[in-house]
Amino acid sequence: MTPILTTTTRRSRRLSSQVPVRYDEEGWEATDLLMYLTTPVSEAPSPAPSAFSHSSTQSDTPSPRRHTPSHRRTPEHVPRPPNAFMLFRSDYWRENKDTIRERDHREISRICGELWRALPPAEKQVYTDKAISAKEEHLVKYPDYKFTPMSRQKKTRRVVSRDRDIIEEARREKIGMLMGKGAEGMELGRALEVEDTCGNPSTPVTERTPTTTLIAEFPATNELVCDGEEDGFVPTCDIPPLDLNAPNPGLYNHVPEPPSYAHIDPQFGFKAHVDVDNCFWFKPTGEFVNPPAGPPAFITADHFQSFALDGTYVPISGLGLYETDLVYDSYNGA
DNA sequence: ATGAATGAAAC
DNA sequence: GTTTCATTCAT
Repeated sequence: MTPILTTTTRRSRRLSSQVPVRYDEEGWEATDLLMYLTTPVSEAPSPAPSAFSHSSTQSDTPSPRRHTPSHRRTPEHVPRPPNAFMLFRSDYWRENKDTIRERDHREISRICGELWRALPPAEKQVYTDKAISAKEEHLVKYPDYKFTPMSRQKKTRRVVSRDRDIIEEARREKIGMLMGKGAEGMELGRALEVEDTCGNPSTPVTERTPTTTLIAEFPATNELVCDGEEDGFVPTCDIPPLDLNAPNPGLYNHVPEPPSYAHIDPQFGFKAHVDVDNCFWFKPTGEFVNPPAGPPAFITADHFQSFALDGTYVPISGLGLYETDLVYDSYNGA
């Protein structure tokens, strides 16, 4: 495969044996650093750590989320709760980054691995407990969360793959949320009926030229694939009806009357039937925008693209909510 | 197998 | 501009 040749030309510097410290319970950075002065050096078998008093936390906690991997950069992506080691590693970095010379995080990871294995059980337990707490809080905060890893293939599949994956992931998350809410309505059920998409064996997805129109591509992957072996992927035909009367989760809980339905067109992509009288969209700034007056009409992929370029959101029932993801973040930017 | 964090280095 | 790396652990 890829002749990766050891990229290991870079190398380590040295270990600074040190120890742990802390982390914000949610797994987010806590800004507290005490010390642990790490002598940048060597082989000191750092004995016992322990000093992490709790302070973590709230120093104002600015925005917690940072450095989101691009392939998971979706508006409502929920990260996994950190495990004990991750908490340990984060603390280690937090406490030592200013004093150690090592900058290569692969090496940092190696060091942490060693330290971790050498860590006294009692200290380990501290992190284990923190991880448990983080997990519990995570559960409270995201009751419907389900870890749904993406296959590597999907992540690296060429062509607009990345974007599609983001979209797909967002979709899965969204659906997961909706399902968790016990969807009921039927509008979306109808909306999502994909006629033959699920019976349609192979759709030449890759045939499409990477026009970069994400939106146009979106349905091709999400709706037409329908392959059962996709971990976490919920075939469209299996998606239960959406409760349109229930408050929409996340950003759109204030969407009034969910408009009409969405329709997946194998050839042209996403089409949504929008009742302009009951629909509106708003910009990231929060500014509301009234839709152009007129009778209910189809909004096609092209339109969505326009919206996207315009940086506007288009709430349209269940799929519309999902569709908004397309407009979000990196999409409208570049 | 993936992704939780991290950011330099490699594509 | 995006992915890989290196680690442990939970899913």
